[in-house]
Amino acid sequence: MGAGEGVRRVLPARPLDRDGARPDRRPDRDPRERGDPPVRLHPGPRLRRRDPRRVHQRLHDPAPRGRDPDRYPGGRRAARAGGPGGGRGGGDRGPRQPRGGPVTTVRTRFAPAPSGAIHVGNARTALYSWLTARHHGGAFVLRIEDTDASRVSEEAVHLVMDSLRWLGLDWDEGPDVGGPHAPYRQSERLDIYREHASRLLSEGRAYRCYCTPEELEQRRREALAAGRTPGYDGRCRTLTEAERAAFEAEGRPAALRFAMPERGFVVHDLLKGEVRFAPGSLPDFVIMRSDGSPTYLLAAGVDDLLMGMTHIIRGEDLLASTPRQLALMEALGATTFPTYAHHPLIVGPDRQPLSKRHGATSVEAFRERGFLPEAMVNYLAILGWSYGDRDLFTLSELVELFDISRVSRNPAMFDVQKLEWMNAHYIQQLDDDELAARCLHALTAAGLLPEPSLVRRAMPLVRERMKVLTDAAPLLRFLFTDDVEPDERAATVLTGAPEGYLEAAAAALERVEPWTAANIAAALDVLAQGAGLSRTKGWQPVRAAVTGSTVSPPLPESLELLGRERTVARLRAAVARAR
RNA sequence: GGUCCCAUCGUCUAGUGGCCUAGGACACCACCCUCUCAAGGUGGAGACACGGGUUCGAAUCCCGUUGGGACUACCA
Repeated sequence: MGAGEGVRRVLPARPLDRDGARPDRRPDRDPRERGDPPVRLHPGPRLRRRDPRRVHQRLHDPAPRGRDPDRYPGGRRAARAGGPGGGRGGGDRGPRQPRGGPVTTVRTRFAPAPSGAIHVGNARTALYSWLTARHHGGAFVLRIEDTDASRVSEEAVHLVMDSLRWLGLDWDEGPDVGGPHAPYRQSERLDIYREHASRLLSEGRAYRCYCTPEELEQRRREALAAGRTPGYDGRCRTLTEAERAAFEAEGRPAALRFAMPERGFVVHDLLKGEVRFAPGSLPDFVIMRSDGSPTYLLAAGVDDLLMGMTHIIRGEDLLASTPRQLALMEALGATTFPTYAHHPLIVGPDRQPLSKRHGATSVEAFRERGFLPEAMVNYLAILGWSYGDRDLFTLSELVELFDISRVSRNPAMFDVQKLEWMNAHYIQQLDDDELAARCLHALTAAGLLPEPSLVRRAMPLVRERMKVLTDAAPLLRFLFTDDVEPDERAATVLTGAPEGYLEAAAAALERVEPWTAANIAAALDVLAQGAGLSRTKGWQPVRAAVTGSTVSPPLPESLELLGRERTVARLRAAVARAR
């Protein structure tokens, strides 16, 4: 495993040189063909279990690849056997810097582009970042990536913050709370990006590109049609003074393009291991649009650097852009780089990455459907991360146990059924007061006028019948409205009841004293027996008449809550309706 | 097309060369319990994509095939 020791180092340092330029399909793939020491191509399990606190490696340092015998005392089995405290993967003897550098506290960020409500995939990314920060006692920052003004809205920013807060993910620095690197909204940092961009320009690390989007698109299509690689060909990189002057005279708007170094890059990813990018596979990219606004690549790169992020946890759709950011940071003078972890995306039932097409996938939508934040967080954590055979974790347990390097490398399918099961589990954990409080909104949203004390008393009847909070509404509807017109099934039950049965029921219940579930049950039994009916057959007509449904919480308890008067009234109303 | 990532029950996963006759959870099926619906209990069915190699031994390491996915924007 010697050569693999460098996996956590994020340096784009190691040039792939001529090897990487080989035209064959797997440049640089077979270490045996080269003079180099063998390179671990697939991260061994141990490699993925590093203590993420050891960050910020220097760029071109050959790196001491020595072993760290103390890193994983006993390996994971031993760590696990040690219980919660021992589950941290071993490296708990404090942050260590390879060369005695300053101790770096972990800093992670969540950087959404607020183009709408945050969806569960992003929420999971936020959770992983947050957990990584909290696990290591570091800082979590919220940064708003709104450099594309056309796509963001103020409302969306608040929606994002609301969802995060609801999930219980707080941030130490952000647009609302400020912090040492404020502002945290990229639209308010435009000067910073401009400044860095012009520095890159003056240092020759970036150049003006006069190609118009139309021309670019045209060439792209041609390249594709001809079977060539469609990336930018770098033509404006080598413009002569005369050509440049001509374009300027023409009044062509110029974008700023970053000049990628002519070499390969290797991204050391906590989940993927060493990911190599050969020279030539990384075209020059735009960092400033012709309108003077920064692109994501510039803004994110500059901010991650300036804000001192140590760990960048994000979806693997961004993996391919990482070498660009590394190159950019390097050009900006960075000597230390963040550690990256690119996790797989969440997919929908069709195996396609989860998106709006899959219906309501926003955190807000799940909240509205009556999911508990406890369940949401637990499920999201489990979706792609595991800790032995356990799958129930509270947020604080997650903080204790979470390890980003143990996140799965497979895309996970979002399984609402499991989420529902988990939600039901957390509903069971709540006491009646708490459950009632949380149900109120769902009841109101269903058009009912819930009376809080009655809701509270009804909780024991419905809690184990609910998967989501909104399940309470149909179950408890009969308590909060007198409009209990029987549905189709209930109507069938009512017409099937013996002649005079409901009148008898009304009369019998009227005499129950005191009005308790036990007494009600006894009366109902007498009633059914008198008519020669089983409990099942005998109670259903009463249920249908009183609740308007064939499904309800336990009948006697339901009637107790409803009260004698309303119960009897509904039975008589049903009789009247039948005539 | 090019670059990159990925591959264990239907789903999420455990697995780190012998503890594997592959474990758990959700879902599913059957039975029990039962006033409806649930919940609960008991039991059951269900997977290492394929082909080579390395090894005494492979789910595990290597190569390939196949199949998914990402990126390839003056979007993030």
